[in-house]
Amino acid sequence: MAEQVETARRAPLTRDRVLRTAVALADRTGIESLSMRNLAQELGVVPMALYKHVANKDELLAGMIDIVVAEIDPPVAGDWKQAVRRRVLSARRMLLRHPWASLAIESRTTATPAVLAYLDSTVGALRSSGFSTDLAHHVMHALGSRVLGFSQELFDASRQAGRSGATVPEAPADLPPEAAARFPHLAAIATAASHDGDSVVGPGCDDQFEFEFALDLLLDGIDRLHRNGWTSHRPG
Amino acid sequence: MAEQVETARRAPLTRDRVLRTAVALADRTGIESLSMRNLAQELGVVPMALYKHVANKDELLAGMIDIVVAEIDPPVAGDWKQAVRRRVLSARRMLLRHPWASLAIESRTTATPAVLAYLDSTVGALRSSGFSTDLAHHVMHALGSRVLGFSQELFDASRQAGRSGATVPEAPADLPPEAAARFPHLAAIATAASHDGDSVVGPGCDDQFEFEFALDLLLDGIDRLHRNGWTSHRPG
DNA sequence: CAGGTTAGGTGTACGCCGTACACCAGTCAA
DNA sequence: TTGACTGGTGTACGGCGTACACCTAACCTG
Repeated sequence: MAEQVETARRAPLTRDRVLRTAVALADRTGIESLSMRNLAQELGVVPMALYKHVANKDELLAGMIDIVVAEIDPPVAGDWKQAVRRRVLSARRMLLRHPWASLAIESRTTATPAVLAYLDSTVGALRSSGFSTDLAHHVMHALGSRVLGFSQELFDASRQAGRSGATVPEAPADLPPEAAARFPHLAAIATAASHDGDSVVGPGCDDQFEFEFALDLLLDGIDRLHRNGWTSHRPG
Repeated sequence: MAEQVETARRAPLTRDRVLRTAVALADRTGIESLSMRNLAQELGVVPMALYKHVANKDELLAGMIDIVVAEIDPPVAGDWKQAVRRRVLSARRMLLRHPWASLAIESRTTATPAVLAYLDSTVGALRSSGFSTDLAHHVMHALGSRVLGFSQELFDASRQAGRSGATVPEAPADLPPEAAARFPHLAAIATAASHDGDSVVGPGCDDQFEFEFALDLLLDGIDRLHRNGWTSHRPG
């Protein structure tokens, strides 16, 4: 009867509940410590029970990706530049909420349906602004990882792969002293205060600023190509 | 005595031999099937023998990364743009030789010394062309993954994570039919021949072209900023 | 040459992992 | 009533990384 109580108490297992619990668990404890056994325990169930709802761990991961990619805001109507910009920034916010997602998406061998849908509607925004399929094609490549909001923060503490959610956003992210000596240019760049003339870049590295800087650099370049009626002209 | 022969036949184990064999094995069979046991067998040795030369698997991976990153051509003197361009393209060639490397580098929580050295000398090339540390900082972020030669080929057959070396470069990389119906924009973009006016983009997707397109887009934008004496001006 | 130290390869074992397979308790249609 | 179907269980297997104790051969020192 104790078993009956337990069984009655817990919500019934569904594919959706499995996936959402997996996302929450990965958010909390990192992707590398997400195991089928772990997830089963979180759900108060025996590991093999999960296999009645997902085929295997790879499909679990695909399902998790679909869930978080679906969190990205739908495209807005109007100016393609604004639309793409908002979209990419929304994707970025999603990735900050789910730090494991970028690596999970990157390491997949095949894109999931939700990822394809996201890419497709982004292309749609370009096309409806008069981009040729040709240019749109190249633009998607050019946006590259950024199209999904990655920022590839190379020496950023917050990138500690899949560490638990709360990161200290103002951490100066300095190099260790001996590395600073060996890599002076990096050290200069990583150093908090910029001593360059009238620069007003504050201490530390503002990820958001970096991200938008890079994004606008790309968008401006793309806009210029678009306005000039750019078309590809390969030697071959 | 048979053992003696065996022992005599095989070269002595060294850290370098372990790392290089690991790189070769990963090149051949993919990173996901590279295990300590596997590698040990390849070296004709018992798994635990490896631990006399590397502390653990993570350090093994770090060592492998250092080896392949060291294959990137050193920076050339002169024009920063040429220097960065050559460097990044050299990095890309390295990554094509070692398909597992991009993911391995990305998934690391801390950069390896060789990666830091690579980044540092790239920054050096910018600084010696008169870039402010401020602008150089942002440029490194903007180059983002591209600074290491990634191209993030989202629906490219060759990205089959860590599959064995020989990829068919001319594979059209089409979407499966039912996906093409659901994602028309993607389908249009992925479709071999571009029907856009005077576009001469041939069949399929030329990765190299895409990569250089994106790279030049960034470089041109950066050059414009540099020539205009750009400096950051954040609201905060 | 004797004896001790040490570097490097070995063997065993532990605790994780994903998951195949047989089982079993309900539920529900015929 | 019965028989199939759905979904949770229990056991077990082979693989993984690696801790730990061991052995052996080379080498230094007296």
